[in-house]
This record gives sequence, structure tokens and C-alpha cells, in this order.
Amino acid sequence: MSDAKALFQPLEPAPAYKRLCQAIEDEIMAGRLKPGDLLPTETALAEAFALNRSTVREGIRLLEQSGLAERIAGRRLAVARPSTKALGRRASQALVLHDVTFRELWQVIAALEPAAAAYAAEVRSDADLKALKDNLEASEEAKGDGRALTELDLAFHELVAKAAHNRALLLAREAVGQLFYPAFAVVVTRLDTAAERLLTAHRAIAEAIERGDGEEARGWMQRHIEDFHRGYLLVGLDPEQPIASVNQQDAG
Amino acid sequence: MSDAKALFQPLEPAPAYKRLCQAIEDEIMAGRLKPGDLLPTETALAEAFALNRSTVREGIRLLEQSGLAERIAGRRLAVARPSTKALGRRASQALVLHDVTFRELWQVIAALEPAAAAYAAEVRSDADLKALKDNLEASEEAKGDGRALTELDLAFHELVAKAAHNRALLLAREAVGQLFYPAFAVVVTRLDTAAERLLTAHRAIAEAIERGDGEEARGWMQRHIEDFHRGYLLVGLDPEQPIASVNQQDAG
DNA sequence: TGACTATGTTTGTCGGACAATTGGACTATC
DNA sequence: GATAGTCCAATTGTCCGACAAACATAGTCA
Repeated sequence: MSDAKALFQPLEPAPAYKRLCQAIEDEIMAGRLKPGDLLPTETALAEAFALNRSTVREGIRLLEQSGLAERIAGRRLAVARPSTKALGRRASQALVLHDVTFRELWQVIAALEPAAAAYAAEVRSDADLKALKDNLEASEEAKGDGRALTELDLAFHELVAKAAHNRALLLAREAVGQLFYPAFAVVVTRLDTAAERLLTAHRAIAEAIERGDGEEARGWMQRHIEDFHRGYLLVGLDPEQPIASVNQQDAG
Repeated sequence: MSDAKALFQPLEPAPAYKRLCQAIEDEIMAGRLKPGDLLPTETALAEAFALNRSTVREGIRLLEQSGLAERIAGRRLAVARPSTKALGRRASQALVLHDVTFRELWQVIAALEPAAAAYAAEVRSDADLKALKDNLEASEEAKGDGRALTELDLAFHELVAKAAHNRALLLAREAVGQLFYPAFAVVVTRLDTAAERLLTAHRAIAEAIERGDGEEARGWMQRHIEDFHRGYLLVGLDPEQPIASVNQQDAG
């Protein structure tokens, strides 16, 4: 039994619409279809693959959803690169459905963010730096408004990651970053010292990045992330609960 | 012009098949549809949404591709959690299409793997440990076979991540880990010292995890990852080239 | 009881059809 | 000559109806 399973491949008994999707996907991954290239029209595809247009359309939906193709100018279908945002959204969604806990997410950003800060200090551009400073300024003004400050904090961290000029890093943290929103909002809102500590850390990180001091940036970011964890505990939330339940948890 | 873009939202007259997908997705994310639940049949959905079955089928394809639904027993459609494997595959694909470089991927791994090793040392189960030891044993025997050793190395790192019992971490590294395969194969094959160094590191990591010594595990893992980077350079590959081009690069 | 068959259900695929939208060519107006 | 309006062809979104194959179930037969 197990031998047979190892011996024989699935032999492609997939429905036609899946095979069509796979075929186009292969063309894209092989580089024969480049991002931006227009795909044939549905009727043309139907003819080429000897399938009905309905079937072709189903296959196209798969491509569309995987981000490998998108409607250009509302109409024609063009090859595209899956966007970081969309992928991050999918990943976040999946993590929520898997009841991922705060601890799990925190451990990931605790690993990624300090690294991002360090690399940012090494390779940031002037535009990156300006964006960080603008964010700092806005944060100073939003010090009282928990909701706004939360969004600015998330934005700050994303800007740091962008400054590191590393798309893999950006994608990885995008997936987990968004999920912290509710948790962070609770901490910032309930802990009156949180806003000031946050700003201190952000200022220090931005400054270290400006000076090009990677180790300093890494260290501040690490403490900043650990601070978040402490805040989460102080506010009375349980790190072992699914992140999706933050709204329900009694954080009184 | 730029004002108009900021003023007006897209207004979202999305096609029916997208709205259907969104509607079901919302039900899932709200928890009213749980993983495992059977979705209505296509005809039932068509009736419920007052759409044609063809249109419903297009919407279903979107759900299917996003991993939120899958065919159970070949036929009926059931709510599902997007699998880590599938998500990782999509992410890998996206990274390749974005011409992500070795450097970018390596920086992510360099941040994640040491953390994974440290956490693994703290929370690993006996089964995790056994899997690691089995892998070590197999690796000893495959010392000569570059191809096999490459696969075993990737497996070892995945086992470490699994031992950390952190699904977010697992997902993040899955996306980048697979992409290293060709790069790693080249290094192991061309550098005759690589196999031995690799085994030494793996042994030390496994031992530290067994002892529950997180810092030791982290340290060894970190050096192990840095070693990989050195090997990549020694073999003559350029870290700033897209990872997808490893096969083309002259690594002589 | 267990194997077998009949039947209805559900999906995969097909063919054709039509309205709405869009891009482009063409024309009219200032 | 540039702009606006008009028309036409192409393309997509949606619908309708149909049928074969795979499957689940119940009923049948040994």
C-alpha cells in the first residue's frame, strides 16, 4: 500500500479548470509570460485549450485569486506579481483561523523587528528617514488618541521594515503585524505610561537609524518589543489565548 | 486629480462572483461557518444568492484557491483552514516573481532560525527530539550524497521550527526555506568541507535542544546560518542576484 | 449478513445567448 | 487643432439549459 503510494504519481486527474490554471502558472513561473503581459481573451483561451469559455473562466478565477493575474483597466487580464499586501492578508487570515496565540505572533516579530531595524540603519535612504521622521512627528501629536497612535505605531514599524529594503522581511512581518492591531490598541489605551514609552523608543530607533548605528537600532527595537509584551501582561491579557480573542478577553 | 483619488472610494460594484466569495468569507471569519462545516451545494447557493450556478461556481473557485474551502471526499465543499504548506508555496512563488535576492531571504532566515532553535530548546516534546535524532542519523549516512543531504538539512530546520511549537514561525520560515533548496544544493555539492561542518552544527543544535539549553541552541544555529552565507560566497555566488537565478549563475 | 444494483444527487463540462462596459475610430463643433 | 459626441467592435459578466461521470444511499438479491 505505502509502496504503491510512493511509486505512482497522482497522474493528473485534476479537473480541466485546474489544469488550465496550472498551465498558465507554469508559463509564468518559467518566465515565458512576464508580469504586465496581457493574457489572451477568454474566447481565445477557450479555443487554445479546447475548452468551453465557462470552464476557462473558472480557471481564470484561480489565477486571479492567487494574484498571478489581475484585471488591467477593468477589462483585460494581465500577468501580475502577487502583492505583498494581498499575501499578507491571506496569511493573517490563515493564522487567525488556526487560532494562533499572541505568544506565537510575538515570538516572530521579536525575531524580525530587531533585525529589520539593524538592516534599516545600514541601508536606509533619505526618503526612508524622512518618512520615519514624519511618522514620529505625527505620533507626538497623537499621543492622547490611542486609536490613532496604534495605527501610527504599526506604520512606524512597517516604515522601518521598508527602510531595510528587504521584501522577504516585509512580507513576513506584514502577515503578523496587522494581527497585533487590536492587542496594541488595548495596551496603548489602558496603560497610561505606554504612549510615552513608545515614543521614547521610536525616537531612539529613528535616531539610531539616522546615525547608521545598526546595533543601537537593534537593541532599542528589541527592548521596545519586549516592552510591548510586558504591557500585554500588565493589562491582564493572556498570551496563550488566540489573538483573535483579544476583543473578548476581559482586560480589566 | 490627486484630490479626487483621495476623496472618492472605489465604491465597489464588484462582480457577483466576488461578492459571493466575500460573503462566504465573511461568514467564515466571523465564526458562523467553522472549518469542517459543509457548504451548501452549488444549486443551493445559486438559489440562496439568486445567482446562476455558473456564477456561483466562479465564486467558489476563489474560495477554493484561497484555501478557505476544499473538496471533502472528492465531492462536497467544506470550510477549511488554509494549509501552511499551500500558503508557503504561494509566498515562495511571489518572492520568486519579485526577484528576491539571496541576501533578502538569508536575512530573514538569519533572524528566524536562531529564535526557533532557542524556543525549541524550551518547549520541545520527546517526539520532536526523536524526529531530530532520526534526521541526524539519516544525515550521517547521506554525508556523501549532496542532493539527499540538502533535503535532510531543510528537513532538519523544519523539524527545529516544529519543535518550537509556533505556527506563525513555521509559516514564516516555510515561505523562505524552500527557496534555499537550489542554493544549498550548490554549496553542499561544491564545498567538500560543507557536509562535515553542517553535521557538526546540527549535532550541536540537537544536543542543546535536548538539554533545554536555549542560548546554546541559538548560538549554534546562528553560526550555522552564517556558515551557510560564507559557503555561498566561497562557491562564487552573488548574494545580490535573484535567488531564482542560482541555477544560471556560474558557480565555478 | 454481505455483495450488488438502482436511483437520485452533485459536480464538471459543454453549448449558446445577451446586456453592459470599454477602447478605438470617426465625426462634429468650437 | 483640440475637444466633445457618436458609433462600432471586442470583451466581460451573467444567465439558461443540458448531459455524463462520480458518488451516496437505499433497496435487492444471494
